[in-house]
Amino acid sequence: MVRKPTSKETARKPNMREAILAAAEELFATNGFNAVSVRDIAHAAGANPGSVTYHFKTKDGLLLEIYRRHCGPMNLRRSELLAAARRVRDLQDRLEAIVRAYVVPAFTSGSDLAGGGARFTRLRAVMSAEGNEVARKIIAQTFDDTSHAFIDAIHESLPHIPRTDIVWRSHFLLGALYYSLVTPERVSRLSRGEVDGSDAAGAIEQLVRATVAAFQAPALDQAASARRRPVVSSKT
Amino acid sequence: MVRKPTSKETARKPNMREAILAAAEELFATNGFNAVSVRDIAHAAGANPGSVTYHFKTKDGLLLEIYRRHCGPMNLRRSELLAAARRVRDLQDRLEAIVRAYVVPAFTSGSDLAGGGARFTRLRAVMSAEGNEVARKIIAQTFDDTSHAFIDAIHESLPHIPRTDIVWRSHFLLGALYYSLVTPERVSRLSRGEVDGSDAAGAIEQLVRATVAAFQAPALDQAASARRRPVVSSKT
DNA sequence: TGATCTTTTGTACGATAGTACAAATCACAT
DNA sequence: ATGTGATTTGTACTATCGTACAAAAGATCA
Repeated sequence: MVRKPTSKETARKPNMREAILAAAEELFATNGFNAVSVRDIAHAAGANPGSVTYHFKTKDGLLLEIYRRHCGPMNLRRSELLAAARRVRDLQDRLEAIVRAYVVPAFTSGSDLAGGGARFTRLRAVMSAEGNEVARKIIAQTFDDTSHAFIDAIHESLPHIPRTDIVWRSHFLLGALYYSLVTPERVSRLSRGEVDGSDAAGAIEQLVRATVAAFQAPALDQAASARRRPVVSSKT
Repeated sequence: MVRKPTSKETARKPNMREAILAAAEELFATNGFNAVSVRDIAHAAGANPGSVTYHFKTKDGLLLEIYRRHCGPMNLRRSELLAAARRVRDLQDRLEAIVRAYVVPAFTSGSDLAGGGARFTRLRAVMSAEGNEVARKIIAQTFDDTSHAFIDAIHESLPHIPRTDIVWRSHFLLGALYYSLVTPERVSRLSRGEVDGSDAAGAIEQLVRATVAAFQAPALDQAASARRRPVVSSKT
C-alpha cells in the first residue's frame, strides 16, 4: 500500500503523478473544476486517463491532493513572515509588513513548483467562485486560522479600528488579491497597455500600497451606520 | 419570426421564459456555468427541458440573454449616478460619490427583478473566474466603456495620482466587490457572527469607506518601483 | 368552429463524462 | 535472470450532458 522509499527517493522522479498534479492545477485554475475533464488533464500531462484514477482515485481526490500539497508550505511561509512582521516596532511599518506577509506568499512559489503560489491562489479563487464543495471544506479548516491570526495582528497595529471593520477590509484584500490573479489581462487592457497585470512584483506593490491605506481609513461611525442613508440616494 | 405584440403585451405575463431566466441566473451565480445542466434549470423553473431550447436555442444563448437583460439598465443607472457625482464640488466628497455610483448599482436591483443587481453581479464574478467565453466577450464590449468612464472621473478628482495606479485600485475595487458577493458567509464567519456579510447596505458602506482611502493613498514612486526590492525580503 | 401560430411536452440521439478493471509494462531486489 | 509489486495502458460501462424534433396543448382571430 505505502510506497517503499527507494535509494533514489529524494532525487529525480520523472513521475507521472507530479505531471498530472501540475496539469490539473493549471487547467482547474484557468477553466474551473467542472469545465475540465479527467481526460483533458491526462492528455495535458501526457498520461493515460486510467493513471489519474490510479493515483487519485477520483477527480475530487485529485483536487484534494492539490490543496494538500500547497496549504502546508503556504501557511508555514505566511506564519514565518507574520511572526517577523509582528516584531516591527513602528506601527505604520508593521502594518505594511503584515499585509506583505499575507500577500507575498499568495503570489510567489509556495512549494517547489515554479509559479506555484500564484497558480494555487488563482485555483482557490476559482474554486471559491464556483462554490466547490471539496474546496469549501478544506478552506474553512485550513485558512480560517491563518486569517484570524492576520486579523488579530492587524488589529493590534490599528487598535482604534473595530475588529468588524478589519474583517471587512481583510475580506476586500483577499477579493482584490484573487481578482488580480484571475483576470490580470483586464489591468493591461484598462491601462491601455501601460502596465502588465501579470507582473507579480508590480501587482504586489500596488496591492500593498492600496490595502494599507484602506486599513488605515477611519472606521465607520457606528451611530452613522445606524441612521444609515438609504442605499440609493436619488430615485431615478 | 418576430412575435407580434398582443393587447396585453405590457401587462401580466406568467411567462415560462421569465421563470427560466430567473432560475438560470440563480443557479449559474451560485454554482457556475458548467456545474448547472439545462435540466437543472428547467426543473428549478418548473419547466420542461425542451422549453429552454425553444426560448434560448442553446445554453450559451440563455447566458447571453441574462447578460442582455441586465447590462443596459445597470450601466444606465451607473451613468446617471456618475454624472451626478461629477457635479459634486468638494473633491473628497466627489470621489466618494463616484465610488458609490460604481458600487451601488452592483448591489441593488439593476432591473425589475428583486435582488437582481447583486445576483447578476455575482453571476459576473463567477463567470469571470471560470473564464467563460460568452461572458468575456460581452464584458469587454459592454463594461470597458463604463470602467474607463469611472477611471477618468476618479483621475479627475485625484489629479496627482498616475492613471496607472488608479487602474490598479479600480481593479482591486471590483475584486473586493465581486468577492463580497461570492462569499458573504466568510465575513460572518471571520467576524464570529458579529456582522452579516449578506447585508448589502453594510457591505456598501464598508467597501466605499475602504476604497476611497485606497484611492487616496500616495502613488507608488516610479523610481522606487524601478529599483524595486525583491518580492521576498528574507531568504528561507 | 376551424385555421394558424405560439408554446409546451415527451422522447430520443450522439457525445462525453467519471470511473472501474484486466492486461501489459516497468523497476528492482534477490 | 526471474519474480514481485508498482505503475501504465486500453477499453468498457453507465450516467448524464446539450440539443433536436415531432406531437400535444394553448392561444388568437376569421
